[in-house]
Amino acid sequence: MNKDNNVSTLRQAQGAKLNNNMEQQILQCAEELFLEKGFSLVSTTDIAKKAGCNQALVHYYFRTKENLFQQIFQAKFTKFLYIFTTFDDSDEPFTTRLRKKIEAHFDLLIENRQIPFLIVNELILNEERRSALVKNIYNKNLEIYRRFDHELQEEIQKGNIRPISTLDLLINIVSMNIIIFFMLPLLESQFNFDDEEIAELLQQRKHEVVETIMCSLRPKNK
Amino acid sequence: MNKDNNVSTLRQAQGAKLNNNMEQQILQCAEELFLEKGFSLVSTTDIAKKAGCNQALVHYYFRTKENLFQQIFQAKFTKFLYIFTTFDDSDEPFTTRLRKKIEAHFDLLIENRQIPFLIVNELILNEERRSALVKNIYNKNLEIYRRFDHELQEEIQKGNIRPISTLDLLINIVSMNIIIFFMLPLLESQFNFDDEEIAELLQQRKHEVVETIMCSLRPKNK
DNA sequence: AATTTATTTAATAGAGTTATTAAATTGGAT
DNA sequence: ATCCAATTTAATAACTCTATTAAATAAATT
Repeated sequence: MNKDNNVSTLRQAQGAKLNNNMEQQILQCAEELFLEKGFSLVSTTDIAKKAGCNQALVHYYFRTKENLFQQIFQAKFTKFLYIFTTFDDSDEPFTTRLRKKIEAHFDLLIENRQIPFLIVNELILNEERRSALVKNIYNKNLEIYRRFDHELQEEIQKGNIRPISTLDLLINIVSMNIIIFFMLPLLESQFNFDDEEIAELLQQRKHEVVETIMCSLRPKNK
Repeated sequence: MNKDNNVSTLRQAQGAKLNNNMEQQILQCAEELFLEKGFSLVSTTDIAKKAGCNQALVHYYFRTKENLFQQIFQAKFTKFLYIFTTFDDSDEPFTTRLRKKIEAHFDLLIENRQIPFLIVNELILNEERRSALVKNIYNKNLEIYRRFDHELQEEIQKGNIRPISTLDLLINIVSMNIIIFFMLPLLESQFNFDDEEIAELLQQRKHEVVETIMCSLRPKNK
């Protein structure tokens, strides 16, 4: 299996894509693998194999595996947070905008289903990565958090919404949005749901999360 | 560091516990490490070092690392599911019992904070482990699920509870209960919360989850 | 065409991994 | 005291992994 007669043909066959930029190819393959298995279960050999190049080339472009991973992780994490670091200041009512925010976050997860795994695996399990990112994010988005906080507490004062801390509400949204993506592998492999069924199920789930959150925010006095 | 003069003294010092059952010692150390880092980031050498014995001894007792892990995982997972596989048929009203169920599940997580990580890491990422367990559990607990389902839908019919699918409700509960445990490492290391603060925060969070679920179940017609 | 630069590979050092084996040690039972 | 079985260790085979290096090939520039 080592001494294949024509290696470059093999490479082209796998690399495919008419994309002769091997650096991009490696980055993309690495992304897929890291998202699927996490940092430590993917070797640079795996990445090279998938990209259709020699293992040394991965190190040539990115020097270390850690380097390569960082690039990918940073990008994904920024994406994940984007929705929480934006503020819709249109003049629609608060609850409408909140509903949209929840849906937008869920839609983002639909498009990037492996993000929750990546975050749990690498951000939460890895102290070093954590430290680096959290400070960064904390400072950048404090302002937006405060605006949201302010608005929410105002609505509560007006009696439009049941009293709840801003943090608890955000945690509730994230948790309920995220959880179904942890369950997807289970549903796919164990109950043999196909892509269409999954898509349908995700839409239902999105609706249910919005419903649950909205219902949970109704003020208590009937 | 290899040629320590008196190895057995060293071993006793570390093994401590007056527990001369090294097999138990290994199991316990392995559990702590696996829960903390997951299967692939723990080597049998790590386990041996922590238990204070030779690496070969780990294999002597458990033959393979996989074996050792399985034992631990099975036990933890059963524990995690226990609360979802029991049915309280006291004559208290449904909502009271539901509230208790949520709290009991949360309390179990408090006592086993690393379980959510273990499950995400090993059950969801590992196809083989998944298959083995899911069938087992599915068959065993179908009956209990049905009883819960029946009761819930009855309450909905009576108009005591907003319409919701049983599965969605269970997913909501699990997700909101679990999420804070994913966030704990962040809170501990990044915001320097101490044990007492964490304990307090967990109690608050438990209360908030119950509140959110209960509020979300109120029927819509005021 | 010749020369430089960028890309890619083969080979390998060096560290770490699991698992096995044979030998050493320990603590009873005889 | 001796023997025996259980426990524990040292040594090591047989991997896999990351990273580096020197050499080969392809592409671009002069």
